[in-house]
Amino acid sequence: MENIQAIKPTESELEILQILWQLGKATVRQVNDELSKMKEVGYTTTLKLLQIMHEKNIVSRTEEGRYHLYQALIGEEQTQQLLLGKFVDATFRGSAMKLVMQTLGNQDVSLDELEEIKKLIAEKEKNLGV
Amino acid sequence: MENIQAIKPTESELEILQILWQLGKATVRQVNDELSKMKEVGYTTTLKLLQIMHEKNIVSRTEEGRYHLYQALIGEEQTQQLLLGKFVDATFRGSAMKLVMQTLGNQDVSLDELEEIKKLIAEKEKNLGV
DNA sequence: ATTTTATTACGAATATTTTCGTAGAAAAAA
DNA sequence: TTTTTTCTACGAAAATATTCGTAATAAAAT
Repeated sequence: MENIQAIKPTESELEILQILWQLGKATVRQVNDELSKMKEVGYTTTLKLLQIMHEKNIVSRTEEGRYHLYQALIGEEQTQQLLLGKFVDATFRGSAMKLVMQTLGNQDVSLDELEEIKKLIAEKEKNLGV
Repeated sequence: MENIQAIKPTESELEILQILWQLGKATVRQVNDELSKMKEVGYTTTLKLLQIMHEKNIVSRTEEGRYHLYQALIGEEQTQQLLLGKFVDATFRGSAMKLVMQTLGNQDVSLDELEEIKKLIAEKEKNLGV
């Protein structure tokens, strides 16, 4: 049985998760360097956040000599799914459809991407038995 | 020129906005009654939030005899658009496509809705010149 | 060997958001 | 008229999230 994290990461935690999902295992220094590309942030701030996330069991920590290596314990898609559900509820009163329409209507989506979406829809329709 | 609210409403503020978007003008009492259907919340808590939102210019307030009537000053779609953009950035690293795929893949969407999406895609493709 | 640098731990200051208690005024009820 | 109820204003407590300073320690550099 897998350990589903039902708790919602905070914004700062999510930023760090994004980095960890890309780097895999990483030291505080590495995470902080990445974070610094986006915003001004002190080293100990990043350290503290990783420590908190470790306490919350959002990331694992292994000692590698002098360093600590942190790694995300919750999956990217799983987390996106969780946040997506909450976002749809809070912002679109639960209507996933409304969200998709708004996204397609206003955000940038390329032709290739539209093709992919069409494929996915065809797939869904087949399953729904059209 | 319209007054675009670039500030992001907090979660509680969004809950109240949802209610105001549905009710139009409403008293604190009405908002609080609606809110109470979803969660335990004290009257003065709702009042305070509306006052804060009024200060922030998120809602308007008109005195109607003894009561105050509050009304959303920012549009529902405009706000959804704003939050959607931030959400896509934070959760899907800016990929609106990824968000749409995940939504279609996992959330409940009916056949009729899929048809609507197909129409919207066809529309988009025409505009992109296919 | 000594100094400088880099690391973790941790408490605490700040900032933000949410909740509520109390007071005062006005209206409604008794 | 008096009491009770229903408002708003407002300060401040509580809860949550973010940031950072300082200390201790270990490694690296000189």
